[in-house]
Amino acid sequence: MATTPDRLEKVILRLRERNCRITPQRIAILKAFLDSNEHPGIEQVYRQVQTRFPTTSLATVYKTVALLKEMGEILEIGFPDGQKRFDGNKPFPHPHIICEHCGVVLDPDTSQVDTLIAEIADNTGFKVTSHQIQLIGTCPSCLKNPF
Amino acid sequence: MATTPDRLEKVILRLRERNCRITPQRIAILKAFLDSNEHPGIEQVYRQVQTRFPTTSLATVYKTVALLKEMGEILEIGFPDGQKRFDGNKPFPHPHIICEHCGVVLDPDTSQVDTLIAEIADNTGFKVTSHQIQLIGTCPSCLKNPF
DNA sequence: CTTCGTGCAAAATTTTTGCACGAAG
DNA sequence: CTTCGTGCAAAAATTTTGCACGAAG
Repeated sequence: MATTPDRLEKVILRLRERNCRITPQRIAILKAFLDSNEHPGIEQVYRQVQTRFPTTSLATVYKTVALLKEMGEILEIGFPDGQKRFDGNKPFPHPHIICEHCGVVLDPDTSQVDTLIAEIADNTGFKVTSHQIQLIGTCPSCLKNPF
Repeated sequence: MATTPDRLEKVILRLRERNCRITPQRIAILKAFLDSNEHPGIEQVYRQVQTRFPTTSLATVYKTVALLKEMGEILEIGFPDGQKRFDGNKPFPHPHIICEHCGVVLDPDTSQVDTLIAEIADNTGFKVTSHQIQLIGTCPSCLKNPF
């Protein structure tokens, strides 16, 4: 599992506070996000949810994703190739590094993002509220086993 | 004009080297990219080109954009809200800062991108070949005149 | 019992493709 | 003259919407 069980409970609580109904579909979709470190896309979540609830419709996935995104419980990640994927485990801006060969996505640790933002804010006069940082390259494993 | 006239000539030369035909549509689409600092999207380029060549089709714009992208003469920028836009003036990875109120996009100067990449490469063992960095916030002008 | 969320189908977008004609070289 | 690129229309892919029924509370 990618998250503490806690996280699921907390989101359910927030749904309740909003007077949103707790349906099996919503739970399943939410779990699909929380249990995956693969930064899945809509289609991928849909297929995952369908294994347990075969009648779930794509429309419901879209609607639930919109809801969770609006609540800030999942973060949309625009991949450089145009794919739209989501991060349900760290739903706040953070850098990603993507292997262009095998597709793996990591959330690297770094102390430099704040420095970068501070410098750009300083140079432009912008107040920066959010960001999106994607690095593309080759992962260590693909470096060792070239295709 | 956003670029030196030079740039247009150079791209045309590269098209020729590839044995691609130099058509008025291609020139018009290319100019639309080179003459704009607004990081336009497909639809915006289409509308721009249509003012001079009303019969130009959207399919041609898509095809030409694919060609120029493949040649590395324009760079696709995935905006955080999912928009796909392009930069024809600096077709290499560089950071953008976007005002979420008025939509203005700047290419800020910074010396910190290399530092950030170096640290992440170091921490993950990836070889980094490209990147995409978008900062979102409020521009100085919108800070002064809140909506 | 009273909404709200779902599933379905239709619609609206967005992007891609096939093909015949006209243009570039 | 010989491709190649264009425009058109159709197709495919993606996302949104309207609505009636069933489920949550």
